Amino acid sequence: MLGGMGEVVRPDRESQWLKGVLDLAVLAVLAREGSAYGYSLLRSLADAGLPGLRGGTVYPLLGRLEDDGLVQSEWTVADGAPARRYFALTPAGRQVLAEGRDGWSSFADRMTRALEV
Amino acid sequence: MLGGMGEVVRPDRESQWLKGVLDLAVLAVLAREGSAYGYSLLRSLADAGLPGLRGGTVYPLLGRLEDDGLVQSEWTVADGAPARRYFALTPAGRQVLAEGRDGWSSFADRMTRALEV
DNA sequence: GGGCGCTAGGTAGCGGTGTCAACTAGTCGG
DNA sequence: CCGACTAGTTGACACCGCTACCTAGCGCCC
Repeated sequence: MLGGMGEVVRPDRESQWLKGVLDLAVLAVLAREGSAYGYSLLRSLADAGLPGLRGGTVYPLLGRLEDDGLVQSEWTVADGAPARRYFALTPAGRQVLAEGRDGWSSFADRMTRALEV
Repeated sequence: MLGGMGEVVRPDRESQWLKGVLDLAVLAVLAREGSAYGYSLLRSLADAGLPGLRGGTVYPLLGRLEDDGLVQSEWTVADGAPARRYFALTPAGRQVLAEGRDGWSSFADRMTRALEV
């Protein structure tokens, strides 16, 4: 029964690093592409350097962004294709993206310096 | 009760950003200073660009680092001063710091690019 | 027809960790 | 004696990425 011991899981660092930045990355993709739907965001984010994301991560996130008024969504139905929900930035979303980008580069710089020996 | 509404809290982004990097920052301080105790780390981290941290954040973290074998601790008692627990890096801690630093700068660069419009 | 795989969206529960708040206890100055 | 500072500790809480699972429509190939 594998004593279990003090075993602790500690997920990948990068999963932790994504917290609080992934939403900005999604806003940035929407800023570049104008609009996108959940499944296409998975590909765009992978292209942007964030591979391996799954629906279970992105769909709840899009819901939160909509709750916060940072994106708007619209269902589209077309023949020969599954229904898609397209998302687009709101003005508030654009502002949060701009502020978040500044905050991130500031934090990333401070952190990189803090890690130097 | 308490109307509650749809109110959602969304803490400061920087709190989220700290998750997953703060442990590396602590290891970096220990690498620079040789050894330190919890309360002094609060000052060192503030000097290093991470102000506003509290005991409730740092002490549990130090416990986890010790559980993971990345630091060692030793209690010291001296006349005229409260008991202090000094922490120092282990070889494993030094290695985790080195790997984490590389991983961080890679991630930070990728993320900064992903946020560009 | 029947099975497979892709697209597209969604939910439930888990786990790690920073935050806040509160607590103990020792030292020193007035 | 009383406050302020140092030093460490604990518990409840919120957030959010992760895994795992589910539905449904479409095209393809045997």
